[in-house]
Amino acid sequence: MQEFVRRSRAEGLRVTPQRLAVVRVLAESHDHPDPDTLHRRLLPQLPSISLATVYKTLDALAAMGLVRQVPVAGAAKRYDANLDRHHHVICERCRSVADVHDARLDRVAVPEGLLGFTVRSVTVQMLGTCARCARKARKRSRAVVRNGNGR
Amino acid sequence: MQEFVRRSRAEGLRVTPQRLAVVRVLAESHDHPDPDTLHRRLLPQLPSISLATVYKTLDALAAMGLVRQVPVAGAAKRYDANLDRHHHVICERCRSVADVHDARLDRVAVPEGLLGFTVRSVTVQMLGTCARCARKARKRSRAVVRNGNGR
DNA sequence: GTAACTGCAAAAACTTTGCTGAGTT
DNA sequence: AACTCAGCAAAGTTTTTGCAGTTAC
Repeated sequence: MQEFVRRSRAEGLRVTPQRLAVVRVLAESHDHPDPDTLHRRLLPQLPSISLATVYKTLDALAAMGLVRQVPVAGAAKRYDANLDRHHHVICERCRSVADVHDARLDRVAVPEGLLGFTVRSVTVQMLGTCARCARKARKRSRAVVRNGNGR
Repeated sequence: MQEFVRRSRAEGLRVTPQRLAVVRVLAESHDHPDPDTLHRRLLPQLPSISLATVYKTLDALAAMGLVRQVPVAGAAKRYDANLDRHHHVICERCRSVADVHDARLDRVAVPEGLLGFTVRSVTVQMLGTCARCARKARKRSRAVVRNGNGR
């Protein structure tokens, strides 16, 4: 946050109410939102902010390294303001993403022989099913037992 | 490949020349192409195949679990036909993705306490700069020394 | 023969761009 | 005062959908 102001000044970028709001709301969001989701969250407090501004701001923040794109299969633009080293669990059903902090995962060793590739960061990604989707799936299969597979 | 035919039969899906070609070309591609790239590679051998068919086929293959979406930040749809357990190095500059096979990475342990999340697979993702982009960057910085930062 | 599939074109979704007036520095 | 930025609308991309004819089963 102060970091954001500092870096902006350093790079000749301006600190506007819109950018401050994007930074704040993204920092408070722990679900790695996409630009549209973030925009919806911003509207209540800044009803005139446009989606284009959200896109541009996220680009600027990413260029400054204050925000990171999260690699989620099938979703191009999801952002994370948490720059601590961390890992992700991703639900394959609902595409939700949660952070995992784990010292053992942080110690994963980079293999040898990557043919000139320079590794800057290592993250572990766990794919599976979140509790909520598992619950839904169970409910559905019970329904099938009771009523027959209803298609 | 035979696997594809078997699974298709099992699920009542049809084996068409288009699908066979998609499966074959994707299996031969080691760069995790997006649908459009794949489509361009298919055209020489199947000039009438449409991009929509490529999209639909990739969906079907992913649903059967014969193909996987690769999580690359900033790129929504990239596919991998390699189902062996493996990991990825991703160049942040050119977005190229290469597979890494490494037994030590395969043994990464899933942490405790994921609150009901069921992990199905674990992959390690290394971000950095590939050899080619590093070479380009070096050349550019030499040029800057000689000519001044040319903007 | 029947149902699923292809290709096409149109629609929807997502992202970027150009411009003008406004606001930060 | 200078120059960047916000908002808007338009353009560009990417992905999905509906449909008529075709083809695998």
